[in-house]
Amino acid sequence: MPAKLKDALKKGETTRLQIEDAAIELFMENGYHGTSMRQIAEHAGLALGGIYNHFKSKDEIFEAIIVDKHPYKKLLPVIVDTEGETMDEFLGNAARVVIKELTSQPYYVKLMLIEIVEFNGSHGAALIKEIAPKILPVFEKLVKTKKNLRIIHPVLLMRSFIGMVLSYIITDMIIANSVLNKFMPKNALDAYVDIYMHGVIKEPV
Amino acid sequence: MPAKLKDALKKGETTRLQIEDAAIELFMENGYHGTSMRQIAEHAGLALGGIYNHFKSKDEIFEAIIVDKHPYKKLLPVIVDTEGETMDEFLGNAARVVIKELTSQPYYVKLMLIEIVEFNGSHGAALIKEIAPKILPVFEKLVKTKKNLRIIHPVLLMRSFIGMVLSYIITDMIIANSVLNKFMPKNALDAYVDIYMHGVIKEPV
DNA sequence: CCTACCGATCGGTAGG
DNA sequence: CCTACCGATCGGTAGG
Repeated sequence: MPAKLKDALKKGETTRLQIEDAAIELFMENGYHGTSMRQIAEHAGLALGGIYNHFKSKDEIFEAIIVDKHPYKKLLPVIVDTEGETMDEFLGNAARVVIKELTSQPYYVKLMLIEIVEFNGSHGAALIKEIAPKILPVFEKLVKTKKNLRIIHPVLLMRSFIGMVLSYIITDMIIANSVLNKFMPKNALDAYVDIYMHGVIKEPV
Repeated sequence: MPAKLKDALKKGETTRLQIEDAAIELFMENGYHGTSMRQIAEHAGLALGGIYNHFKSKDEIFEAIIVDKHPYKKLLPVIVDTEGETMDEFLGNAARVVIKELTSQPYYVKLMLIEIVEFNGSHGAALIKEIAPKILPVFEKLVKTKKNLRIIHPVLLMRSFIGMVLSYIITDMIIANSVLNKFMPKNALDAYVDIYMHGVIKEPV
């Protein structure tokens, strides 16, 4: 492959990623319908027409982001590598790692909420079909190897785990700029995980 | 007051509510920016210009809905009246009642998500300031009168309760139209509440 | 990849 | 409460 063509491909990829990143930033701020193609073009540093060399439509940008930027690729290895001698330690550490990651990079949770709010979850079904088979085994393994679990239904265990993470992040979004923030204890994350752990794990007797 | 004027006021109120209901339905389907004033007018059964006799702007419709339709007025009395001899029974029943109500009438949860997605929570702070003082006492009373609570921080207890309800409803929205729905046990609600209860309440010894 | 343009639709208003 | 209209902006495209 001649160097010229190679560079052109590279540049095309770079521009495509710049468009995606600009779109993420704007979608997070104003939602999907609240963001215009002209805004995306401006933030990505090119003219409106230039976007259409990389994406057929606005909707295609959103779909590409949903697929390309899904956090499970980043999170799954981290969860598997989570340390912890006992079951309690492992699950607790995994929960804290996931929450910290998604709190510091909340774009994907917001994109998921945009999906629900503005697309009625129309992309969601296909996404779950692709991702669930990769996450579910983690919880199936948990159920099999750990003896002190109160919840032994893998799908339910997965749902409750994801739900707990979402509930922390979403209530955090709601509270962040309100008076309640002052009254929230500093160790809210630990307390939150603690509630979940006691809910899922049998008390040592 | 003459009957004529009285009827006019009544009619004005009716139209206003028709506009609000039409807007809720459309906001739920397409979000705020995805809904046009013309769509709202059509669904409410009047001309575009007619809306502006009742609301100054599109934004004012959304604000009015957020305030007028808030479910805490409906939910708070129900929670207070919830039966249950033991602490466990009371909290469990309250959770089930709230979840069932919000699942059958999910418009407010969706409006809340629209708030987060499309307004960055700009109306949220004022709303919390108004509502928190009315909900928080319920949890403060719980902490004071019940001895077997593991979580004795009222704000945290409230956050975890609301978070648990939200997490059930949002994961339900996500799963509803996917393959996962088939693998979800029928008693998911009870199991969900059970996890929370064991997380919050001390085991009887 | 940009310039210049398309028809459609947007939120909102004047006047009656 | 409706009709008719405003300027602005929308997603997208043709042509180079």
